Amino acid sequence: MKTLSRKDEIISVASHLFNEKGYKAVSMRDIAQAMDIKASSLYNHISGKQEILSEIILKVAEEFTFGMKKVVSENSSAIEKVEKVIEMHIDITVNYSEALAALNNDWMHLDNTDLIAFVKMREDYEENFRSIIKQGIKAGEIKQYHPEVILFSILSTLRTLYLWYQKRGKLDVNILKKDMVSVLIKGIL
Amino acid sequence: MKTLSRKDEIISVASHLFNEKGYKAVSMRDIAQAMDIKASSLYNHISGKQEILSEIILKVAEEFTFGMKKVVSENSSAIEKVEKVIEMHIDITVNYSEALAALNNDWMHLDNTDLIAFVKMREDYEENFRSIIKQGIKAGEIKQYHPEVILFSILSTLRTLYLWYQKRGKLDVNILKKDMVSVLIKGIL
DNA sequence: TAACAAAACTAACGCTTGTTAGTTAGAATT
DNA sequence: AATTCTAACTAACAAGCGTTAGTTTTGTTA
Repeated sequence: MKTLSRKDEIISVASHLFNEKGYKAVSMRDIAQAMDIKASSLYNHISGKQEILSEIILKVAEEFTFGMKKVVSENSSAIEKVEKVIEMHIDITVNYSEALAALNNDWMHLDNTDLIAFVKMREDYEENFRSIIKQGIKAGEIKQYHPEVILFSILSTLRTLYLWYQKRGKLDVNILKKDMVSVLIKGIL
Repeated sequence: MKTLSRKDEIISVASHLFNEKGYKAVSMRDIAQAMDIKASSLYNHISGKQEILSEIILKVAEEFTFGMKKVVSENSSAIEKVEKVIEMHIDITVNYSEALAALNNDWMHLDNTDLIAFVKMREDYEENFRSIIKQGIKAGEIKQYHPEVILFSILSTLRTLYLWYQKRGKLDVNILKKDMVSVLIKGIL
C-alpha cells in the first residue's frame, strides 16, 4: 500500500471537513488545524483552496464519466445496463463517500473552467442515462412511464446514497447492491 | 392577498440566494443588495443572519411535521398512507421549493436550540415513515424488502424533488403526483 | 559532515464578514 | 401641529478570510 503524499492528506482531511460543514464554511485554518500545522504551510503542497475543491470533485466526476462510458459501450440489454449503472454508483459511493458531499453540494463553487467542465460531465452523464432508459422503453423492457420521472427517481436515490451509507454505518457492499437493484428496478419492469 | 411584510421579503430574497449558493456563501450585504438597501437596514426587521436561516428552515420543517402527523392519524391502509406522504411532499415542494434547499443543505448551520429542534423533527419524521412501511410489510401490502432500503429509496427521491422541479420548469402538480406515486409505489407492491 | 530539498514556521497584507451605534427622512397617529 | 413609528442611511468595529513573503527547522542524500 502506497503511503499518502502530503497533498493527498490535505485533500483527504478537507474532504472530511467539507462533508461535515460544506466548502464555504471550512477555512484554510480549519484544514490546517485538523492536520496540526499552520494554514500557510498548506501552500507548500497546494496552490490554494480552489485547487482542493476541484481535485476532490473532478476526480470523482471523472470516475462517473469513465464508468458510464464503459456501461454504454457494453453489448447488453437496457435493464442490464441500468443494473450496471446502479452497481457503479454503489462502488463509487463506498470508495468516495465524503467526496460525494462536495460533488453534490459545492460544485457551484468551482470556478471558470472547472465549473464548465463539471457541468458538462454532469449533463453528459444524465443524457447517457436517459438514453439507456428510453432504449429500454422502446424495447419493451421498461414500463411506459415518462423517462424523465424514471431517470429522476433512480438518480436521486443513487446520488443521496452517500448520506445513508455514512449514517447506517458502512453497510455490506454486496447486500447493498442486491437490495438497491431490486428496489430500483422492480418498480419499472 | 396579503402583502408581504418587509421581514417576509427579506426571508424570501434570502431563500432565493441560499438556494443558489448556500447559506455560508451569501452575505448580509448580498441580501441587502438584492433588495436595493444597505446591509445594516436589514437589522430593522430581523435580529441577524441566524434568524433568517431558522425562519426559513423551521417553517418548512413544521409543515412536514404537521403533515406527517395528519397522515399517521388517518384510518387507512399503509399503502394509502405512503401515497398521502408522497402527495404531501410534492405539495410542500411546490410551495417552498427554494426553502427546501436550505433545509437540505444548510440545516447544520442552525445553532443550539434550533439545531436540536430540527434534528428531532427530522428523526421523528423518518421514524413515523418507517413505522408506516413496517406496518405495510407486516400486513402483506408491501414487499418484504428491508424497510430501511424502501424508506431511503422513497425519501431520497422526495427530498431531491425540489431540484428537478426547479430545473424542469414547474411541472403540473397533479401530473407530478400521479407519476411519482406510480413510480415510487409500484416497485414495492 | 556538508549540502540540499521538503515542509514547517512567523508575520503580515488587503479584503470581507456579521453586527452595532447613532442619525435622518418620511408617513401615520394623536 | 406635535409626536411617534417605520425604515432607511453613514460610519465604523473586531474578527475572520485566503494568501504571500521571508525564515527556520527537519530529514535525506552526497
